[in-house]
Amino acid sequence: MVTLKELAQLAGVSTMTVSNVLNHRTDKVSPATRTKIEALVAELHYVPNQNARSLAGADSLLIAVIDYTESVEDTQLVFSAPFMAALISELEDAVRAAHHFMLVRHVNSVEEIALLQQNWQLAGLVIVGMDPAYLAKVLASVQVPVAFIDTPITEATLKALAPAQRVGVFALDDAGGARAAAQELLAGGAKHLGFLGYSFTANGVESRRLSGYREALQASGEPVYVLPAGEAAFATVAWQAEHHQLDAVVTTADTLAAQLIAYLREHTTLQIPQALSIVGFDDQPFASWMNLTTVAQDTTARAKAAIAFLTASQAPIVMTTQAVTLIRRGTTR
Amino acid sequence: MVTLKELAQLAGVSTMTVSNVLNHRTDKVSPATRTKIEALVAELHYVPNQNARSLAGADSLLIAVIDYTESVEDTQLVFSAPFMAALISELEDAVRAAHHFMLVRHVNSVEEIALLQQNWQLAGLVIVGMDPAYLAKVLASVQVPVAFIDTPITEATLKALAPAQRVGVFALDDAGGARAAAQELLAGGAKHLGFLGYSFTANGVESRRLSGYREALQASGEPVYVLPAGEAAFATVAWQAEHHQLDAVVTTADTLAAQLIAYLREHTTLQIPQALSIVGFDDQPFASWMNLTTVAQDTTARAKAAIAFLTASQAPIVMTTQAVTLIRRGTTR
DNA sequence: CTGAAAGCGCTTACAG
DNA sequence: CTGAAAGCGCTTACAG
Repeated sequence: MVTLKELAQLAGVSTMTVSNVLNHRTDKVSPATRTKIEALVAELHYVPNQNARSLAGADSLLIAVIDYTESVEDTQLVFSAPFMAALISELEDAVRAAHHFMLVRHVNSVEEIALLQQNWQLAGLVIVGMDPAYLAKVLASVQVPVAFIDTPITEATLKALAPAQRVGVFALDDAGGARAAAQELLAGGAKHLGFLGYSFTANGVESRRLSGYREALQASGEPVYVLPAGEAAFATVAWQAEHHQLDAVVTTADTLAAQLIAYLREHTTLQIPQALSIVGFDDQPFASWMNLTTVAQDTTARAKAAIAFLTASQAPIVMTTQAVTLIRRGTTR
Repeated sequence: MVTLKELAQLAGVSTMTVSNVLNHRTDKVSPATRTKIEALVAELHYVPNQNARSLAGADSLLIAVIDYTESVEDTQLVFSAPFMAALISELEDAVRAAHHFMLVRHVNSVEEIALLQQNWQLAGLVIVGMDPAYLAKVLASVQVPVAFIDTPITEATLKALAPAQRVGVFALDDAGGARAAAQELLAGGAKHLGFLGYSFTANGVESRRLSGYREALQASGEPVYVLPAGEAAFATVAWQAEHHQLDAVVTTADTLAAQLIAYLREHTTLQIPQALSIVGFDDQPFASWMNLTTVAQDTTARAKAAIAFLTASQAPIVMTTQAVTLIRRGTTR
């Protein structure tokens, strides 16, 4: 393993000149010495030691992607949830394109985030799905730029909590997506709508989708049903659909819609969409395989925006709310 | 950010004593100074700088998980493929449990692997889905322990190529899985079987599954059909099924089976499993939602074994072939 | 059981 | 355009 020092000796220059070449500070090195060193780098397959770089105070190239879930049941396998998996993949792509490296970590306390940051002198953090309740604590304990994905935060809150910090909020038009889903169902003739989510924490992503759903129903004067998903939720849906009290359901995730479909297939003879229309959220690959009507989001764009904020942007604060698209398939009338 | 040096000054001891306490070298420190330092660590929230640790020569705590795919079409989003996503999630769990950290990287050349290793002085590598053709080159350019997942390698090959290297091979009983799938179809009365895979590289995972499929068919005297998946494969399957030349298909992945089902639903009136039985591979969550008969594997166990090899084991070589289980659902007779 | 010293491989003001 | 020197925060033989 050849070092920068050896490179300098072989080239007959100081280590700092080599460092300048490696870091593309072309204004500080003559073209001649530069080409000489570059040839040497290629010939000897010099690879910089990132640990030494970080320690010496250079900009870190490490970005940590953090999935923050506190509930015990969610502790395992957070990265295999289809949305999270798609996001990780897109983030990795963007991080690599930006010549950075990506650490992936599941975390269930703010302390662990602070620890990770200090352990590795991170260049930045991407925090996914964190409950906004932890925001103040996170901002207080983190000194590097943070990109939040799926944590709804207002600019006012941000400025009040941490006016000097670099924070990016990459949100989705959650309300708009659920609103479009409900409107589509109403337009298809649905009379009794229900809404299904995993858990509705204050101001969380699912609550925002619920509010969009409610907006659509109030506008049309329809009754509002909310069936929080859980042990008995699928059975409730089935019973109500069988008794003509429910003929359409908006869900907060394709996974939830898919599980409902599987439940109905196994336990009832209800036909989809004739007896019950179902809309998912996310447009995962399996949604198309299952012919599921759903709300699509552009994960690629969000991942790119988050990484660009951390690696290329100078803006102190970036607030983004991405649009969504309804995809009509076979589970709606 | 408090440093080890400051800790030493406050405790009135040398930095080396603090280092010994932090690294649990209890035999080298008196209980009294140890408790004093530990109290200080807790009080001041000392967090070690991993970059400095690695640079100074301590065991690195960084493990890189690498997805190696060369084909251009696979370049993007490799980590969102359901199997890969599940694996990443399980690996992260195991890495965290072992008090290590995980770097995730998509790579399409051996050079990039070597680079990554030198960049970060890795503790070890997990390489997923690499074509065995690159084995020699990888072993020659990597100096740390490597765990291969889904790269079939024999112990003889390993000893011939790199007798002194620590290498773990965590394979699956691919042939057995496809054999069980084919036998299940034959037992269900299928007369004309087909086999569907993405691409059959020499000695790759899919080729191994194909060989197991062939074993089952030869044993029963049935004809062997192989339909390499691609643009026209689904149409071929449909046409043959409609003309009673095919009544059952074994696939190399749930994703492939799901896409076939979607194709048939859209373009034909063929009933599954009456007109055509289909078996997947992997038992992803959506397989159960789609009621897909499939071959299940224990990803948790494989991930744990791979990380244990890299972080806890002393064995120079570990060879594992994990058993699989057929899961009967609604897409087979 | 404890310490002084050297060193890991880089970068960064500071001079010239 | 170039260099000598100090330092980042740790660990590791080597002494005692």
